Amino acid sequence: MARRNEHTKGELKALALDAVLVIAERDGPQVVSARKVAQEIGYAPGMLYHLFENIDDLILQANTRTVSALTDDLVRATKRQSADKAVLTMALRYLQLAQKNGRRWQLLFEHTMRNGVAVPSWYQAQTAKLFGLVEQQLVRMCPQKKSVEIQLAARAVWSAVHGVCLLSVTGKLNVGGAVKEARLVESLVQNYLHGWKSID
Amino acid sequence: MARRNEHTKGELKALALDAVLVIAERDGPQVVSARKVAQEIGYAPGMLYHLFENIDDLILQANTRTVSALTDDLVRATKRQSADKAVLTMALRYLQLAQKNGRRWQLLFEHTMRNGVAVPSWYQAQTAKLFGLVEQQLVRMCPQKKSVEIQLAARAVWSAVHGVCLLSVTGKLNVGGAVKEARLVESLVQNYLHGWKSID
DNA sequence: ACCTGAACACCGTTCAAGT
DNA sequence: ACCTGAACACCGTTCAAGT
Repeated sequence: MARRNEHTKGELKALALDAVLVIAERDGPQVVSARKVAQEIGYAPGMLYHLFENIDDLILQANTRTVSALTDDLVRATKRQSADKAVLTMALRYLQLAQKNGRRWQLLFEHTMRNGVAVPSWYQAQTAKLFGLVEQQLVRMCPQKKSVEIQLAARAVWSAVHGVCLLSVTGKLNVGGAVKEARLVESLVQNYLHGWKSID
Repeated sequence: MARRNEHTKGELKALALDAVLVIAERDGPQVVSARKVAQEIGYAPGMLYHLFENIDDLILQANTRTVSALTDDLVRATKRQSADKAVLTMALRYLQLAQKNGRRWQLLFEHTMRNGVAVPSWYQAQTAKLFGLVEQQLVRMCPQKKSVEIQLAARAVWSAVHGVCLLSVTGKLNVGGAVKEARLVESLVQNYLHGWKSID
């Protein structure tokens, strides 16, 4: 068997990553597995282990696409906005994208490393970019604040928004009719920033 | 074979739930499985399906213990505190417990329903109690606010704190040295409430 | 009635062996 | 060099059959 050489290594990687997202969106994130991905692209399961370290690596690389698309979207959406408006826009768009492409974000939110291995640094770096976007706006908003305070506030506000998005997408936020997720995000961002700006 | 009758159904359930938490803490949350739990208590795997609907039911019931212990702790810890103080105390103790019993909370945070089934309502009710505790304090703090606003603020502040706890326990919050999780929680609660109280 | 253990349909991962 | 497919060690879940 073998020696098909229909695709380069890079093409195969791209095919596999596409397949991960297709399966997640079509059949649900729980269905994504090495065997299913291999089947989807018409290869043997073992082949994937020449391209990826393991199933976590494969899923993490697929999730990077999702985060990367979010980052690009946020940058585009906040062009020429005031700092205050930009932070709110980012938060709301995060929620919007998460709710719209629910299953793709479920794959991201619900994924956990097997054996409790730590998330690799290249992945952390990707998510750190998101913090960076928020920090940029907070600096514009309060140039006098110390760098440590900017970092803290960016992480606080983003963790908060992340909390709402995660609970929303994974269906754990028992919002009873009247309470809409978007209103939670608005309330969080606006009240937090209002309080934050008013101290020293 | 069978007919051991060493334990009542209730005792067996308790043994199984203990085993879930023991395995999670001793070997890591990823190691918890129906087969491992059965082995831990010296029974055949199939037996568990006479006590629990499926593996999700088993883990969810074990996680209920964790949430329940949290709820009790929060009630105790906030006796005779002012409303402002109480909300902060609850948030910080949530973080504290989550960080202290890391693996037990990982089991809670990292668990997702197989096949994407919805979380059962009895479990939602348990977590709703937590919102309730926050709501109680917010009512004390601002008796003039409408019930909808209380509910919204309670969910906002708790989702935010949850976001920090989750990112902390699952190791996804890349806090670079200077930024401590407790400071994030403090900043979130205090600034949010400060802003929230100042509107209408 | 209570529990077993074998069976079924899945996993992730490895690796000798084919082309 | 590239890829296979069988194998290994796991899963969750079911259910006829033993006591």
